[in-house]
Amino acid sequence: MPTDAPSARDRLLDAAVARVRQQGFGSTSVDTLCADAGVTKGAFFHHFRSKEALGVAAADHWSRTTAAVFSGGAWHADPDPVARILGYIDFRRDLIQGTPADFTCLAGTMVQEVHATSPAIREACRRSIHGHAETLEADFAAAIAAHGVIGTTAASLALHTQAVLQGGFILSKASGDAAPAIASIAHLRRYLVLLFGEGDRR
Amino acid sequence: MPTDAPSARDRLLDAAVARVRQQGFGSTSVDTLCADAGVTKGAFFHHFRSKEALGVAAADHWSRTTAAVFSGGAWHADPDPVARILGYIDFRRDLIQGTPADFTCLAGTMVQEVHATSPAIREACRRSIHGHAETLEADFAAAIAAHGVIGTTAASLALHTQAVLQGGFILSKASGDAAPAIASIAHLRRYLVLLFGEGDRR
DNA sequence: GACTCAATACCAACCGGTTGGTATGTATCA
DNA sequence: TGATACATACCAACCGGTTGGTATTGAGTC
Repeated sequence: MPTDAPSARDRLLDAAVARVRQQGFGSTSVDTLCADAGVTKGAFFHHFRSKEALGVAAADHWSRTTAAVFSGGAWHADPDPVARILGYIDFRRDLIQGTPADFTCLAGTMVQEVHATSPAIREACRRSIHGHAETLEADFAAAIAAHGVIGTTAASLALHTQAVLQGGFILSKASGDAAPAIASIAHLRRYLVLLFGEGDRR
Repeated sequence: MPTDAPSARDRLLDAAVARVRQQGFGSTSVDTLCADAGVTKGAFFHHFRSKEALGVAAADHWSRTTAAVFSGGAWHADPDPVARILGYIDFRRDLIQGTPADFTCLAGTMVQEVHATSPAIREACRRSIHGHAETLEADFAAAIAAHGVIGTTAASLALHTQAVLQGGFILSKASGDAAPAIASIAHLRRYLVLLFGEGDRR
């Protein structure tokens, strides 16, 4: 049996992801995290030098878990790069279910609070978001080349995709409803269809 | 001389806007706000029943000050609705200068943290964002009618505009640079040009 | 296979400082 | 005189972090 019960460190990381997504980093106390994970404060500071170090580790943990969610997607096999991009978009749309705390992004939430006060966490969040965006770049580059799109780059489009998702999450948090995020993804989809349809149409 | 020195209440509100934009709501203490505004804690709790009430008042204050920034814009006079929309977009782009704490949105920042824990602040932030979006609806409705756009609504486009802005702010906070927000606004602009150019092209 | 040793993982109790909030007093002004 | 606008002093709970200690593990040695 290789799969033991999760370690205290992993339980703390999972608790941090859940709590920060719900209440933010500043309003989440070390004591709360310890209670959630069923460990004492001594154990917390054994695994993490400080609350800030936990924040960095949580962002890295988030990067790994989200990468696992997207790496196996069926859309990757499509020979058409635009279809691959749209497949990714539709997958992201289908992921939006339940309450905002269930589908929003840890890195986007955390970086809002700490961007000016914790360079280490800010950088970990930047890595998480940019690292994910980079997995889309090859498909965007192929689509740009195939349809002769000018005036932008694959990197810029990949980042814009993340911006629309993050912005949709904020609107969903503001209304307490999944609908605004889904609606913004639909607009993003329409943009990409228009953009990559442009070359075909003339 | 009608313009007296700002009242303690207004100084607290201004301090709250500045601090929350920089560090978030949870990490901003009442003591810090009092020190910034040059008042004592007694004064704070004279004007606001609780920290949460200050959050609500700060969001409302933000709604009023931002409304004043946009209401006098020159683009409102353009007879073409698409030009009015693009004028607004370009104005938003030009507003993005300095550090992220200088150009990002109070409501978007605050609602990320409190959406699940403070219904009153969440609703005040929703009002701020939706209220601003509603000022764009008439122009979007006119543009949709003029160009025969189907498959969306003026309200949905106005909200998507805010989503792109909010998402761009997150990317800018993550990288500590204004560029990503500006780049996402450029993509939004291109989307709207494609969308409202569609009808003309056929 | 028993014995040592050092590292790892964890715990309960505690620390000084900060938190949001209150109770009470006072000066100003209609 | 009563309401408004503050200031001073204070509180219990909680904050991130430290302390000194123990239980468990695995590699090295004979």
